[in-house]
Amino acid sequence: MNLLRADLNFHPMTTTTTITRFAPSPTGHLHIGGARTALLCWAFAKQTGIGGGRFLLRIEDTDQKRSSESSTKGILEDLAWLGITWDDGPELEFNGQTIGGDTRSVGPYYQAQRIDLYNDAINRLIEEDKAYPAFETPEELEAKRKEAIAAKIGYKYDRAALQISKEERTKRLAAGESHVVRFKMPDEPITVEDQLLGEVTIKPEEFDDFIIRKRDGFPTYHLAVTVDDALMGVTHVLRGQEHLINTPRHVALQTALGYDHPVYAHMPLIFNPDGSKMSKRDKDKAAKKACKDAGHESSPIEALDDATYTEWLKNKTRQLESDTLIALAKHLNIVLPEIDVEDFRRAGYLPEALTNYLALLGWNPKTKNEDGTDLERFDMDYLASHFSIAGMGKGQSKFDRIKLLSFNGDAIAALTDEEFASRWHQWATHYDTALAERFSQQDMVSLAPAVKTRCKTLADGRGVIGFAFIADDAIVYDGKAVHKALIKGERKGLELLKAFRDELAEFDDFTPDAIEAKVSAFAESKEVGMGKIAQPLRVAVTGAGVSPSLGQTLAILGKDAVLARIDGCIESVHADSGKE
RNA sequence: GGCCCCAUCGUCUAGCCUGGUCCAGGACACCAGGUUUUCAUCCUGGUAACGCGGGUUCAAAUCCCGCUGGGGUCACCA
Repeated sequence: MNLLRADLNFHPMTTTTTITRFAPSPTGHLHIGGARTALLCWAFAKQTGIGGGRFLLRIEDTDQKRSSESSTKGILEDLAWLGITWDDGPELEFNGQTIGGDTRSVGPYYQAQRIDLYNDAINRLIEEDKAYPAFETPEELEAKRKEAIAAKIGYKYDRAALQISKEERTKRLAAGESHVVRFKMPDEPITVEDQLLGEVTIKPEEFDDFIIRKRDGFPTYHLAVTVDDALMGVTHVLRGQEHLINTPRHVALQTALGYDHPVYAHMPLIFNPDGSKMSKRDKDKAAKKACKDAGHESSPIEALDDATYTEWLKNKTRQLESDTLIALAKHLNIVLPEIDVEDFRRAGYLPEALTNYLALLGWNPKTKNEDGTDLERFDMDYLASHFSIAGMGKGQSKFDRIKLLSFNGDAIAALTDEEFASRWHQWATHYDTALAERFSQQDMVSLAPAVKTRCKTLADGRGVIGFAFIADDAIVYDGKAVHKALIKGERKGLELLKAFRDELAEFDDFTPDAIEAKVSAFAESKEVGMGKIAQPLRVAVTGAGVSPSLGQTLAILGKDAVLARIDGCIESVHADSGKE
């Protein structure tokens, strides 16, 4: 009964299901901005009443030169990884689950496979005198455009093709002369009723007769998107504000073709903290700067030859391949700015933290927590049931990685040890094979308590337990820490360490709790504070005064390594004293 | 440059529609203190904003206008 009432409240007038769509062009990785658009489209569809609407995924591959199958695959996987699943669209097997499909029979979902549908629409427009062929070459148009710019007037297509007589046009078409098809843009203002920005009216002089079919026979974006949205039953279009100026074109096309108009909402864009666009070039720039700062005259990695390297360093616009940049970053031990979803995956972000942050960047639930603070942390279910356009901001925003890092650190800390180990190991299998080989998933369960609160990303995890990767005889001792813990105060620390080493040799229960208890008992027996023995031990086995809790640190290393390291440390202190 | 969109702490934002409860609330960051064998976590406290100028009004962060600033767009890319 309640369900029925709620449903009626949400849909007082209509029985139509809300259908939103995300329509990327497969010309590269999934950009973080695209992921945000997809997320909000998904959320909008899901929150619409009981049972939710549908979220559709369509691949806009009408640019034959730039589209690739591998890009499509990457985009699909990145979306699935984020938990943004589509109801209609290309099928994808992900973690044993099938996403997508064509249950409504409105596919195919690749525009390159829908050329006939576009041509039907284009031919109809031509027959109805709403579109016409034009024969100018791109070069001719470019020349006219330059003239217009030189004269400081806005360029508009001059409709020269409309001056051609019907006979001549028929003749040239019959002769197979290559041409484009242009849409006769109506000579009246067009108002877009944007759900976020309100009414936006654009005057007719801002538009010209834009091309709807290219010379290569493929439709342009404007035509394809209009036809597909109508045929696929899309009811709501949420997209970036860069499309606002395109919308009147689409509205005009919809009218000309007799389609319904979807509801529009254009959302603000996101930028880097310095206000620049988040572009993949940022990664190249960061790597270039790091190489220069490090003073590398020649290529520091094998995968890159010296000639290319020096040319790249000199040439500001020259960019390296993604894989090469990653290798460089690894070698230089720097983190490249994350731009694509794939970058965030590699950097060890959790999808739930990323989607939470992304949703909050531009949308606000406007809800208080019980303690009076604003609700900021929520999951995909919450988003799906509470998202609304009314909660969206109109202003552009800057992507703050520090805040994202905080979200991610909290998300990691909230994981159970088992869940953390599973995620961490899976991540390591992809992005840090040495780590995955050194520690099994089971090992990682016991590592979890030490690592979870000390890392903001899964990639950070390695740093926390870095001491375990060093050979027992290759530890670099931090002079200051050694002095403070072992030598200062008449070598009391060193003596305690020696005494404890002997006790430890007889001790076999190398679990964190047992070790803690052992150290504590030892401190008591010697009538000193915990720190008096803990710090010398810590320095001896890790080389530094900072590490996870002592029990965890020793347990990770194991008895043999701990004894070997203590011996090594004592020896090195003696050797140093000899020099003095 | 034309056209279009936008404007609250360093950053993301709440408040703005329906003026007074706002000497503007929260989060992240930052600073100080506490807990802890170190670090991290955690806890407590603090610094910090209505871009500017005009109106309207008893009263403006909230309404109107102008300016400034930021952004988008002007392809046979999408």
